[in-house]
Amino acid sequence: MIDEETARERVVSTADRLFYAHGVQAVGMDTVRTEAGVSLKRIYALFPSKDDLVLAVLRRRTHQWDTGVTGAVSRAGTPRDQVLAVFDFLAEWFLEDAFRGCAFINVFGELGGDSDRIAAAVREQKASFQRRVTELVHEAGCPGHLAPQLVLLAEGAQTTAAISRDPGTAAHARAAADTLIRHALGDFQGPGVSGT
Amino acid sequence: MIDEETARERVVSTADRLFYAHGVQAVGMDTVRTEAGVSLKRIYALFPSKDDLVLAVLRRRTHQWDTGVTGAVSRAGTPRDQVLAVFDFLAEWFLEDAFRGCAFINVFGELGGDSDRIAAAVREQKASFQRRVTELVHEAGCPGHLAPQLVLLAEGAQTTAAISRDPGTAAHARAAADTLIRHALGDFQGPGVSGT
DNA sequence: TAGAGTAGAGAACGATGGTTCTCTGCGCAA
DNA sequence: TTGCGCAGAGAACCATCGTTCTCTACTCTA
Repeated sequence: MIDEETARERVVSTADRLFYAHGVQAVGMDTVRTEAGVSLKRIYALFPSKDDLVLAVLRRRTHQWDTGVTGAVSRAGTPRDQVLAVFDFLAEWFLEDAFRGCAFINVFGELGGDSDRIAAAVREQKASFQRRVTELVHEAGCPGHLAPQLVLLAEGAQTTAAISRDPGTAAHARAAADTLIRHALGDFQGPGVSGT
Repeated sequence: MIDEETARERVVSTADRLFYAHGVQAVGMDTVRTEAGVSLKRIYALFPSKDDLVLAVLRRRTHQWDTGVTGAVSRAGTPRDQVLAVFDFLAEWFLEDAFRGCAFINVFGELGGDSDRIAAAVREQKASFQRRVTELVHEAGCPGHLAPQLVLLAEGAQTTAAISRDPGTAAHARAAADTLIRHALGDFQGPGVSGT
């Protein structure tokens, strides 16, 4: 018999893939069971209800998101590039075949109206991301009001890239972010001037 | 017996309200029937399937959105204010009790992965909005690359306002848009200078 | 080897989904 | 008045949902 942690990971990653691709309600627990290769009995021992499984999927996504952002930021040089690295991270993501927008936004739209737990989980992830951007913005010496503006660009890029299927969306977001950062830094010389 | 157009409008507006509040799959046709006061037989005579009803709802939303944007733009003065009027329109919308994000994004997340017709309808609405913004941007004398950037702000504002429940989100979007417009116009004097 | 405990496969269950059908009753032409 | 046709209400239908239960079979201990 497979290890409990292995079973858990298999169920959550399978559910993530299926829920993300088709929506939560379009995927039955039976399909999760078949594709994960873990019996329903076991699944329900690990997650008392489908809602709990959805929450576990969101937790996993939150962790992956945080890891991805951290990695992209750590690969960047100057504090300003670190802010822009968020958009580079998005650009890479948008190129993936399975990309279908922000899972949190999708789940919120589908279930957030009726499930307070899920709405709260989504809200917390978005708030956490905004805090992260606020930190990066401060480290780059930019005024705080820049952070929520950059967050809007990132959120808009995710939904627009998903719907339009245009991976160039990330470049628009990055360019807009760059403009806003320059402006916030008081660098009014316009594009073309190196900021380093 | 009630007029056919009246019945149709009752069904579509009821479905819109219910689908928007709870998600499409969470609302049964029986509920639509009860709340609209139109028999199932009649509903299925008007819309061959639930998918067709969803598409009718999206068409109605598209029309309402276009009307709302047109109204806000026509109330604005200068071409630059007309561009910003889009964000004023959003600000008003975000204040509504029933506001729960962009219905197109929500439906796309829930059903777009499996229904090509619905995905196409959402894509067309977003493309249409981008064309509209592109026109406004050109009339304001701004370079074309500004339009997709402003669209990202508008999209991001809708999802962020829905999830965070912070109506001030619109102000952030508007401020960012204002900065981007000033920058695009080559007005590098920073905020505080009247641009009329 | 015998027995206890447990995991897996999937049948079963009640609810609910989208969709269709039946039945009742009303309006209207001749 | 009589018969026809259509609208409405909601029962019926079949599939599928989330969830639970049963039964089989295997593993590990003494």
